[in-house]
Amino acid sequence: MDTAATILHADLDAFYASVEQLLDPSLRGKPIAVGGGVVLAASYEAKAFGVHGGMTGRRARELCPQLTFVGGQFKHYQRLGDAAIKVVGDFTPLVERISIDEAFADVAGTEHLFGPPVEIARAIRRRVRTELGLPISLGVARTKHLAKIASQVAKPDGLVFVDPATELDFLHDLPVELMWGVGPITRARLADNDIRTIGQLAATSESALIRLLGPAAGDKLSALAWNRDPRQIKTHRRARSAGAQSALGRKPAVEGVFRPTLRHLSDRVATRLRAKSRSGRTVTARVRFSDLRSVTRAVTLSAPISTTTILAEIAEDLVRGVLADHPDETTISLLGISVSHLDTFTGMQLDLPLGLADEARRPGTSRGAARWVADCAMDTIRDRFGWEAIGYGSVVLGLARSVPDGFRELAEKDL
DNA sequence: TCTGGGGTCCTAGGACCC
DNA sequence: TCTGGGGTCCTAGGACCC
Repeated sequence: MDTAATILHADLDAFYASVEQLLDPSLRGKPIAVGGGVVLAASYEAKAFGVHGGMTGRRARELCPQLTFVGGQFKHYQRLGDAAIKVVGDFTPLVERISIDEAFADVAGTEHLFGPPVEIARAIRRRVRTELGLPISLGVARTKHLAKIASQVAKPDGLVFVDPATELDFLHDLPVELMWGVGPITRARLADNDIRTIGQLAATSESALIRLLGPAAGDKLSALAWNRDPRQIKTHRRARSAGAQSALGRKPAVEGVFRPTLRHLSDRVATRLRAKSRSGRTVTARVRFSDLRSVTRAVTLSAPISTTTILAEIAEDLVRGVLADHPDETTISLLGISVSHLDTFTGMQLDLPLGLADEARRPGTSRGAARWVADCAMDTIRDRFGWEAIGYGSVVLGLARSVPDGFRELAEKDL
């Protein structure tokens, strides 16, 4: 077994909020929230009042009346997130980026160049602070799981090194919810059985955990509590699905609402797929009703697709099916489309048979190949003149979007 | 009474095949 | 003819993560 602590976990602190405070010095030291209807990120000053991400703006204002909401300069988020990850990459090629503001790295093998892992972590923190002006926390440990927990413990703006000789001492007094994979439901289920710390989890038999949480989760948590974390750094992982969704507020469940919305969502998803020469066989549509219950319908095709109009028509059929099964639901609050079973394709040859098969299956749709060519032409025009330069009829008029496209792009994973 | 958006993985049941 | 086991694929729903 590898006994050296060479794994780093780097996590920018309250990232969006920190960027806003960096760009506008008058916001520094103040409780601020990025977002509007929903808090996307809160500064540490706001967190002190109990404000956190995912909370409604209204609830946040109740907790902290002097809270300042800021709009979100998402282009700067992307730029500064990339720059921070690049600093990590200056110390090792083995970087696994988790999100815009978070990455793992393995510095085994680069120590002779840059010194021991803790020195590298200090250097990363110093450079991100001086070159970018942002606070970042680092965890250094022998495994990814330990490094991730260490960076959480280090926050805000800190560094924690977990000595391989005392890992279990470090781990076992911590609450279970610091573990990767323990959310509110699992935490509550464990608490019902008087399991609140990772040590108590480790003292619970694996078979008991499996009974409590199922084979996969029980097995995984047992392994993590006993500090057996097999995960390796993965520098590049291909996406397994691509999707888009849109909250609608409270809209009537009628064609006039869901058709243009699904066109827009299909446009976003299919354009992304084509840009990376990918396509998928399974289409899933999600409908959320006004009471926030949500229902999904999926269909798996015999050939993968990436054509905007075909995706839109399939999604429309699925949504019609959902609404037909729920005749009492008259309003919807969200629509979503996801494409999975992703494949890599090299041109339109693979898409063509589907167009034909689809025509056979669905009278009234036609010209699968022509649609594909039209999509490609549109992609080219958008590359040159911008997304808004062209679009499908009802889509190009634009919909009221609760979240700007810039924000959406930040969350998109590389396909 | 204005609850976001983009993902991953797991489970359970049914269909189908050997 | 009946029974059983194992494997794979698909769908729907959940839990979790950032």
